Amino acid sequence: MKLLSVFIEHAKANLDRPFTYLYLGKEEISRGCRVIVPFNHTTIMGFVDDVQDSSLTPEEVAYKYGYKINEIISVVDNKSLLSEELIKTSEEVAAYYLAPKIAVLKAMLPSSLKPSISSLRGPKVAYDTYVKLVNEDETGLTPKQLELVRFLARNGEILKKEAGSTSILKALEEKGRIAYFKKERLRYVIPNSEREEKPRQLTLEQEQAVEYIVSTDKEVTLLQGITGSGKTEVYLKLTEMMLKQNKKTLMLVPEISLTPIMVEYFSRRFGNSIAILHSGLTPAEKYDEYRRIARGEAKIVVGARSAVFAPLDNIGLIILDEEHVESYKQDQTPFYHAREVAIMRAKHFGAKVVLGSATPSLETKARAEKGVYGLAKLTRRINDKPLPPTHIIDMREKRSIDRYHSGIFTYELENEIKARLDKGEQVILLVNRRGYASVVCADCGYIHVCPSCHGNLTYHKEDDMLKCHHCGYVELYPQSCPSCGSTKIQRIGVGTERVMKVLNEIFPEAKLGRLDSDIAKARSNIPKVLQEFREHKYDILVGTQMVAKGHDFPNVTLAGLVSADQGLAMQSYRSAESTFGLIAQTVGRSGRGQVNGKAIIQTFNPMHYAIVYGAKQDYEAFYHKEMQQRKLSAYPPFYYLIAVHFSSKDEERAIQAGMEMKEYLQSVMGEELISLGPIAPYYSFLGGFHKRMVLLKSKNIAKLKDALRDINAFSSVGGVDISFDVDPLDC
DNA sequence: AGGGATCCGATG
DNA sequence: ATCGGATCCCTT
Repeated sequence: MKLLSVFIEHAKANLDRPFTYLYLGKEEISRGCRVIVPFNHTTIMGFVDDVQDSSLTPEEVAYKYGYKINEIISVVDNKSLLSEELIKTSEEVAAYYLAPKIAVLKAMLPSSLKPSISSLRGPKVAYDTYVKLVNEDETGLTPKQLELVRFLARNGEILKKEAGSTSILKALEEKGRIAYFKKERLRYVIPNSEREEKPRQLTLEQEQAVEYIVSTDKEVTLLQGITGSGKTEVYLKLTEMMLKQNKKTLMLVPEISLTPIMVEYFSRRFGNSIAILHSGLTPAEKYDEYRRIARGEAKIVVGARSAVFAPLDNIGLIILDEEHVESYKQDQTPFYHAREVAIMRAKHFGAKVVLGSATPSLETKARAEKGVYGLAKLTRRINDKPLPPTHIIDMREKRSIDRYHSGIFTYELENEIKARLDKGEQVILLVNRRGYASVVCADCGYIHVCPSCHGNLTYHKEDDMLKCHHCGYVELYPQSCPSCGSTKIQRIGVGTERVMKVLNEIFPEAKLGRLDSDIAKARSNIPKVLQEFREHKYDILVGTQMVAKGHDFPNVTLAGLVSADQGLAMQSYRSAESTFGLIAQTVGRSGRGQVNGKAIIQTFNPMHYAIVYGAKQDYEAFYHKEMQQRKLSAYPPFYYLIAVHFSSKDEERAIQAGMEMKEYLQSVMGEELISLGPIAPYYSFLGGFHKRMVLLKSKNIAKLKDALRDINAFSSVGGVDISFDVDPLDC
């Protein structure tokens, strides 16, 4: 007979401890296997943490424990899903991020292997269900249904899972407006690109960077290289050196859409010993890739955030490309950052970590400056092309604004666009917001807000609706103000749709393309639009930040940021940093080909240091200035932050729970703690739950975490869910 | 007293 | 997270 220590599937702090079960069966079982167990009158999944042989009878065990121990119902896996190293990683992540162990395990494993009872439905068949419109009649529909009908009318067939809520689909199907059909799933296959005959010759700087990284005794190195300086070539060289030592490489990119291009670089150099791992794969693909890596068949893994948990053994090198990008941080429990997990795993193997960026996060740069990390720099662009000159245009200067066209553009930007169009060159315009504009009542100033989450609504012209960008609420464009009844509704602010409309008025002959998350809702549109732009089917591409990332369009000679101010207005300690980064990226999109480029930044804050240094591409100056600001305002990297989220159906309780925790922590930490709140976050009411947040700042992070682990000491208010965001980025 | 809604505590 | 028993409240 065996005694099992089991973590059960509910990720709740008060259940985050092993429960003991009996196992009387004969099958193999070990730490890391999943089991089905009875739990409080239900049947759920558990994850075995420990197995102990026992010579006692069940009766003797019950006597010893003082209560009856239940027997498990069945064994799901008879081999551990995770290596000892990954189990250790899960424990370290749970401890660092104050997260339930089971929540970390769920984040680590592909959906078909997750420790939750729903994972047993298993890998899905290789077919996708699509939806198409069969009747465009718009009468008798709810706003949500109408939104989908209009989306289908614009996009044709889309995947059912991209269409959103099943209840809306069901209603439309019953009304005979849509129909389903199945198509075989296209599996992503690594393109069989031609192998490179021999690796490229490294530049002297690249050579020195490689030499430094392999010879330094620092585990982590910041590879700070300006755009176009050839960081990828350094990654490839290091990987090659690892392969020679029979060690494996984990290559992380900030988002899924960047994996194919990185995979191509690696497969051209190293052939087919590459695996891909990210949440965009189908469950079956992900399962296959996961097992393939676990069997040791892949020497290189390329993927997004969750790939940091790839079941690779014998890792010699972990690379995070564009390490400053926020998407490396998971935005829900366990709130992990791939960079910190990478460092934990590297320690287990004695591996190297390389953090690549042109504009490193302040935290990383500060550690490199302090000597905690090593630092290697690439200061020259490969073809020695200068970065494009950048103009900041002061939008406060009324005379320079073209007010006949909604006041979105300055004459200078318009003239620059015209010059490119005349020469047959291309333009990228970045706009920070999708949709058309915000709407305000011209008479009483009423702002249309979302009834379900209290956020502001945005007007979307293409389906003539108001939408909430946060929770997905939609309503028909109002005929009159709900507050005063006025029919005069004013549109203020600038979204991608409005920029399109105004461009069309000014340059009626220009071909325009748009890429934002409305277009990208049908995922296949992303590569389509990018490809069409590359083929010069559009002269101007208007987009949100998603077009600023890493794409290479040689014919683009002008990049414009329509308004640099939106980011600065964000209520976040990182708003200057992200604005600087956005400008740097904008500038980097221009002049990548033969012809030199130019970048234009329109702003109402032309003197702000993030904008001034961003335009000059002076990262070091920005870094020093921003470090002073962070020091003054007690933010990272000078203080550690933990954001504590309270969620309750009862607003009062969420506030009370926050107050109670705050008082308790102040009594424990005294002077060592600064606490803010409980404050109502920007979206304070979501899905029927009221949210409050308390921000904790301290230099004594160990003491603070210890205090927070003792959750019973400060959570007497019932009906409140508490979660911790360690090292938050968005507050 | 009876039925439904809500709260609370325990889960091996 | 989820269940079941205890408690509360309103109607009869």
